Amino acid sequence: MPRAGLSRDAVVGIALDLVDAGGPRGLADLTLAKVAATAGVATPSLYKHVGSLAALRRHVAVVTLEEMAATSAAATVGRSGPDALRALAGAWRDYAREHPGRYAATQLAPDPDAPEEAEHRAAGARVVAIVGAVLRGFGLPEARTVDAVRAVRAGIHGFVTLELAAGFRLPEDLDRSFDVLVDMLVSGVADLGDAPASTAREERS
Amino acid sequence: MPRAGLSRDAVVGIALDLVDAGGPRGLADLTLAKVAATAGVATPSLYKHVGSLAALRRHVAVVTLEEMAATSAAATVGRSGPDALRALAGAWRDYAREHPGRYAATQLAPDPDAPEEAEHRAAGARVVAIVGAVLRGFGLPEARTVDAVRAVRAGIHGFVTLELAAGFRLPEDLDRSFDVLVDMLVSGVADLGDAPASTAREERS
DNA sequence: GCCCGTAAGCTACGCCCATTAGCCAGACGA
DNA sequence: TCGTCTGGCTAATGGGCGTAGCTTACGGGC
Repeated sequence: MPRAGLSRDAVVGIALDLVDAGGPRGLADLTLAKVAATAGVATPSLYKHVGSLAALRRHVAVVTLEEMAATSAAATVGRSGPDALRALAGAWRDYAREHPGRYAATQLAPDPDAPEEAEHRAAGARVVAIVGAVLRGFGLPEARTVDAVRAVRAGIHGFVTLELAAGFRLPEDLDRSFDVLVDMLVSGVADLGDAPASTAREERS
Repeated sequence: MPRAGLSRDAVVGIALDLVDAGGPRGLADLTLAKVAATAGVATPSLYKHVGSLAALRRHVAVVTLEEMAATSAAATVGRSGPDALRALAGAWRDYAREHPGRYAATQLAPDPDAPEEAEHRAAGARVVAIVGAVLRGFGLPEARTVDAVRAVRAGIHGFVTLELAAGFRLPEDLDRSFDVLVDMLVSGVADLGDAPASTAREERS
């Protein structure tokens, strides 16, 4: 009979903690039963605050995307060009390593059509916009910016994903490998501004 | 009372079909109940052929990794250097687009210690070895090969993952973006062989 | 051609989870 | 003070994995 004083934000907060505690599989292992247990409440009570497990996951995703946007912005403020891109890449990877579960939530793809996922899409777009802003500092032709954003996202995301999944089995220094990748992206993006050919090709003077 | 004539391979085959039919979420949505239904058998009967759902997923992963290794080898035979790397990247992406579910299975990370996953680890290592072989054609110092392999895997995997997850929302030409990324990787790897500095940095003559 | 062991099915069960329906009591505005 | 809204609850359904233990088809040896 006493009230638990829940709210949608409280429920999402508990879910975030569980996702964090669960490592990279935290989001997949997230369960309404666990949320209810840590909230000290029966499972069906959660439906008063959250539409479904899927909806809860989406809310978690929105929060994590907002965090990503915030840390990305913080890392790149006052920087530009290669400096900004390196800082962005580092911030991204740091976030993923500190919060593997949250990072996984970040990758939950919103349905492009579902109206109830508009907030989710917007949060994702905000992160992508930051990448775009950083890359604009390279002075690329507008038509090339999309390609550059995609390459950067793909490179960093791919590395982080493989790192979190323990996909790199050799003990070799991961930090150095990440630097190498980021260097590739930096000079690749820079080249994109210089090479006017229809498809950039490797050119060594 | 009539026998269904199942076998481990038959069960895995059905699972592969279901994974293929389920799109990128096919592996996650794979369920023993569905396998049993399409086999025309009661669910518990599957345990005569497969240890568990997780084990079935691993078997699926092994098959897909073997397919990846085979197509990678086929795509790169008779090529070397940038030519081989481009072919490898293309083959990888094609496989992911033709078989999104199987590609997802490819990314299932084996436990580094569990002895029953040795086959899984070996299959993964075979794919990585092909990447290594391709990159050795660039004449990199041995110490740098690991970094290059990681960068290439990260870049391609990241792109493909984002593409499958519909993570690229703009309608811009994905093929061109992929080419741009591959070009970055090709010239980045080539530069890695030329730059002897402790950490490669972007150099424009 | 019988006989028996193995192995491939089965049913029944236990447990966990999501979700729905419908009840009940506490909090708060009128 | 009364009534309503709301955030809890219990009960129940349906689906999934996995285990136990039974039964029966198949194939090899005599």
